[in-house]
Formats: sequence, C-alpha cells, structure tokens
Amino acid sequence: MNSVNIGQASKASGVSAKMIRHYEEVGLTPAASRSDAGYRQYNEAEVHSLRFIRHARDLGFSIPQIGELVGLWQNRRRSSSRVKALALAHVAELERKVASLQAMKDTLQHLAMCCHGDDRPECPILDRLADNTPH
Amino acid sequence: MNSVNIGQASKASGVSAKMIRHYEEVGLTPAASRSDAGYRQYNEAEVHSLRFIRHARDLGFSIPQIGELVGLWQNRRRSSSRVKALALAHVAELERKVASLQAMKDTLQHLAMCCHGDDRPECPILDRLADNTPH
DNA sequence: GCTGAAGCTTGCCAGCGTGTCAAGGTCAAG
DNA sequence: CTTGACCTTGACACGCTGGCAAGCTTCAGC
Repeated sequence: MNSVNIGQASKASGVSAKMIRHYEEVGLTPAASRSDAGYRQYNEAEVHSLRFIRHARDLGFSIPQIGELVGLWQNRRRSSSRVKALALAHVAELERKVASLQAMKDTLQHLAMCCHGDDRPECPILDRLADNTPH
Repeated sequence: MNSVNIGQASKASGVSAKMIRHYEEVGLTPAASRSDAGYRQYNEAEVHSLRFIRHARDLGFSIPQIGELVGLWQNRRRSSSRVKALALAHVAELERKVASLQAMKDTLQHLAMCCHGDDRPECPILDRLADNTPH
C-alpha cells in the first residue's frame, strides 16, 4: 500500500539511491522486497531505518558501527551502556583525527607565515618538505 | 654506482615499497630505471624526491597536490607565491575538515553525556539517531 | 494504443591511499 | 646447488561515494 520505490525512499530518507543499494549489498540493511517488475519496495519502517543510518553517517560512524547501532536500536533488551561505549569510542577516534589534522594545519600555517609569497623562488615551505635528514 | 633497489630506497625515504611503485604507476614520480634483472634502481636524488613526497603526505597533501609541489620544488623559476597559495588552500581544507569532525565530536559527546549508560534500554543517542522528522 | 520521458535495474569504472597475498624471477652467502 | 632475502607483476581488499551505460518499466499525454 504505502510502500515506495527507491527514488521516493531516497528523497524521504536523504540517502542516495546508490547508497541504498550499496547498504543492501554489504548487508547493512536486509534485502528489500521487490515489485513484480523487480523494483525495490520500501515501507515506512524501512525508510525510517534509512534515516537512522543517514544520521549515524552524519556523525561519522562507519558502516560496521552503524550495523551495531541499528542492531541495538531494534533490540528492546539492549543496555544503553553498550550504545554509550560505542559512542564514546567513536568520540575518541574523532578526537584523534581532529588532533592529527590540527597538527598538520598548525605546521603548515606556520610555514606559510614564514613564506614571503612573492615572485622569488625562496620558500621555507619547500625547504621543509625537502629536508633531507633521515627520519 | 650508488643506486639502490626499492627496498633500500624505501628504508631511506620512509615510503613503503608498495607506495613507491604506486607513485610511479600514477605518474607522481618518473619511471625508475631498471637493472638487467628488471629491478628498479634509485639514485640519491630520487630517494630525496621520495622523502619530499613523504613529508608532503605527512602534511596531508593529496597526490595531485604533491605533483604540483614537486614540480615547483624542481623549478628554479618558481614564485614562492604559488607555493604559498597551495599551502594556504590546503590549510583552509584542513580547517574545514577539523571543524566538521569537531562538530561531530561535540554532538556525540553531548549525547553520550545525557546517556545513563546502564542496563536499561533508554538511550538519548539512539533517540537522536532515530529522529524521524524530515531533513 | 503509442510514444517519450522519467524511473528503475544491474554492472563496471573512478577516486584516495594503503595493505596483503600469490606466483614467480634473482642474487648472494654458505 | 640450495636457501633465504629480495625483487617482479598482478589481483583483491578496505571505506564511501559518484558516475555512466544498456536495458526494462511505468506513467502521462496525445
């Protein structure tokens, strides 16, 4: 009745059709049922799941992690501690990445500030990259 | 004379043998000369280039960007302004990524703080992910 | 009913950077 | 000559996403 094709599911969930198929292929979502013509059909619950997945991706969770989250979401006997642990592990991971990128940014910004940025070839940025001392 | 095989070049530059071949394949480095047996041979200048590439990767530059940097490095008529522009563009990119990851982290951390993390199933993290209002 | 457009299907290629594994050739030391 | 370390190429994998192509389906308008 109220089941829709992949295009509608995509619009309603914010997940591209391409990705919806991909999630099915890698087993993140169960295989969608099909119309007589072979079109994938999605009901409201499935669209809701896609939206859940979308939100989790927006927070940077990986597909395997999202698999776990979906499992917990649909498990009434879950303990919130498991979810929290998953979330905090991801927070730590994000922190690591932020620190790494921030360090790159700081280094590069410092080098750029030391660079005249004119027509002459002298450039501390290149000098640094070309540093030939063994790591 | 002082030319070495890929293993030595790898150790001396800090770039894995796999990656050295990859860089050659995608045209970041010119094809290395070969011994009679077909082994790649690297002289000091080439090892130095690899080290340059390594440093640039450590700062998060993409391969195409590194291609440009290497070109500038080896061009005596370069203007440092070009290098600086490249660097600052990358700084901006890093900044963008940091901000994005940081936002994820903050959101998630906030949600986690609101989560009891006990045996009960109630969990604001899942509630947020399951938010079903149209985006 | 026919036609055309829009939507669906699958499958393949692309990026980015890196790792792993396999099957084989080469070289130096014992 | 054998052994072990090194080299070669090629293929496959991860993670996520986009794009394109060839072909089928559906629907709206004439």
